[in-house]
Amino acid sequence: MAARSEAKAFRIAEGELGCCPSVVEAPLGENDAVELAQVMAALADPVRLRLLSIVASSDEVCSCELEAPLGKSQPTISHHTKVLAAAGLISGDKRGRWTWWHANPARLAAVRDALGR
Amino acid sequence: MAARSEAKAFRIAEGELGCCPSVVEAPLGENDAVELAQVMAALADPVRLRLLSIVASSDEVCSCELEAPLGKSQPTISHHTKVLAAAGLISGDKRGRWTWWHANPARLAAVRDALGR
DNA sequence: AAGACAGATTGACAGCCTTCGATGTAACTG
DNA sequence: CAGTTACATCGAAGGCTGTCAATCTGTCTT
Repeated sequence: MAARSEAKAFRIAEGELGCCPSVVEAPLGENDAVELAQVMAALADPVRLRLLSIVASSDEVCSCELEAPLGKSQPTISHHTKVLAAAGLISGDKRGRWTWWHANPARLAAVRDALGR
Repeated sequence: MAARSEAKAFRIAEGELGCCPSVVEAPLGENDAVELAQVMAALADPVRLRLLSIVASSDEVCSCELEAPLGKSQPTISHHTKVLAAAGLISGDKRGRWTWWHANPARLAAVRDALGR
């Protein structure tokens, strides 16, 4: 099940959102819609949006620096970073005891492009 | 409850997503995050994404023209149009027996801007 | 090696969301 | 007026999601 979960995460993160006409140009195919919806779902939570904005605003943020500003428990933060990473929006760099997170601007740009021009 | 639902829908649709720094510029405030997440949630479903793309691709679409291409029942289509309308992404024009839907490009642009430049 | 520490995982619970059948409500048609 | 049509609403079922306490894994320090 861990394998399937990771495989799914891989697929989401590797999907090329920019490969297709944007939402406003032509009716979306079913597969493209599912893929885009998965990334949108990652962005459809207030805690994750704030987490992403914190990470995107600085170069690198470690998980321990997220707990306080977001007001959530450590397992919850871990869960959300995992979801955002699975969507390809952030990436984690494990150095020693800490995991350093940084944003993936290209991915966010791909979402924007998929949404309209 | 209908009143509250409509009040909420109004608030979502009227929220000015473009009023604040984008996600990548500065940490998002809690209220802004909740508001943006609500719009994202409307976009986080494959059926709604396809529905939006169909509506956005043509000038006007009536509800009865959505059932077939989306492969969903009439109550389901009605539910999804309601969600997208509450998020301000589409608007419905009731003429006679038909409801004609059209996209709201400005709202989609606001989402794009909130997501990054 | 022992203890402390960062963070991932598990399990459980509550709430929400998608979906559809059944029903309600207008509006047009004959 | 009776019937039909387009759409909204209700209620229920099933699945998914966010949250945290408890636990496990790996790393650093002493």
